[in-house]
Amino acid sequence: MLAPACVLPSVSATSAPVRRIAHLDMDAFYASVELLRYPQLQGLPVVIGGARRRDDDALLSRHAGLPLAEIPVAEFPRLKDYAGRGVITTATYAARQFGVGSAMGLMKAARLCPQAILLPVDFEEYRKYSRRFKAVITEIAPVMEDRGVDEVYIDFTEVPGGQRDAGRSLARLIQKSIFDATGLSCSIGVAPNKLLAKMASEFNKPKGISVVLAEDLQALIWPLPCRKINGVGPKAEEKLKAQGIYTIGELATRDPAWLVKIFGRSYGAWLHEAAWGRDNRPVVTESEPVSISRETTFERDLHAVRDKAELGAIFTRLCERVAADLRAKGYVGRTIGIKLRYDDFRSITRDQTLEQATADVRTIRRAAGQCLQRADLTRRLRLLGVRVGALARADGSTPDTSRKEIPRHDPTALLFPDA
DNA sequence: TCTGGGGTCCTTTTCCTT
DNA sequence: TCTGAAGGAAAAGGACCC
Repeated sequence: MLAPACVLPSVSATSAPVRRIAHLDMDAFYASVELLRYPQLQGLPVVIGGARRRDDDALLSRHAGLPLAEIPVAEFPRLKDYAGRGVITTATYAARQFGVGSAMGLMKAARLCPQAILLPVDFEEYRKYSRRFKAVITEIAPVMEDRGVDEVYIDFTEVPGGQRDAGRSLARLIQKSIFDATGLSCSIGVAPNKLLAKMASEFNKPKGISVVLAEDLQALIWPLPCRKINGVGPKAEEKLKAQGIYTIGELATRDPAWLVKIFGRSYGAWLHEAAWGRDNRPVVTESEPVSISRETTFERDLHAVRDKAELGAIFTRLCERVAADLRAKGYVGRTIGIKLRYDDFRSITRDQTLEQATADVRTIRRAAGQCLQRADLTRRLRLLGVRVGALARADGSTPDTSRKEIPRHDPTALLFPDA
């Protein structure tokens, strides 16, 4: 039963709608996509990662013709049989119980859980699902910011129904639509800005919907550790701890001038704003890449002189891949650079800016080769990378920044057919 | 015992020009 | 010719994120 508008003067036609920003995070994205393909692995410890690629997966060739869902569990490769470099990209909950998790070396993981099934990373497949769930979202709420393969921000503010139940209704609709279209679940946080929405989306995983209002700052945000702020990493966390600051609430009580002194003008001021839940960044629907790069870690450490031929072939291959990426995406770049990682894990970069932007393999290879000559090549190398920056559109065009059309009908009405 | 691959953004250093 | 300040661009490194 709706109250007449005349007794609700604050909701007049002239008052701006409350800013409602959603952060959507797919639940265990890579693992969930793999389980759609291999449902027989449900509940088993599965680890995704390693250097192997899908196309040389012996498992698939051996079972060519057999539906993937019918490949016997016993046939899947195990962590204990893996030899070589690499890290875990993600692990299922069943695998995490053994103490293995993202970013752990595979050799260490094999000791903790030798029987875990090891699947290679299949970015092509994840990107396919990524495009699908994002298409579902923009059908409903067009102002969406891409934040990588499994995450987006969505501006609910102007979407009809976006204000209903503080955004919960629209969040529920999006969740259901994504599940219906892909079989995948996600978590959504709705808040007055991106900073708080990102934190809110983690409150209720998986399949969660959380709303954080401006007045919830003290109760819901301040008790959290500073590390929960998107932008506070391990280094900043350590530095904060060293100052006796553990929670966001403790951070909020510190004098901004003091924070600036300790953390620098930009980062110190930002930390203070973040602790008070303030963030006015818009949801950005279009963006241009700044650089395109390719890098690879070798099977074994290589020496510039003793492994010259092998290194040269890898180097050329990297340049070719970067050039192909540039062409495929329609960009040229002026700044050519290389990245080296030595056997002691130290990394260095060298770069050089050309007169003319290019996407030509030979030009890239020549400039990158000159960069290489400026680096110390007496140590053994574990990684080599090639990068092209200062990008411009190859055809000289400027990006389309036209505003997204907001639908006029209320999509949440689907959830409330009687409303 | 190890520690991937793509990115962005910021700070500091270096180099060049005036 | 040397010295120094100032400012900008390019180069290098590092933190952070997914």
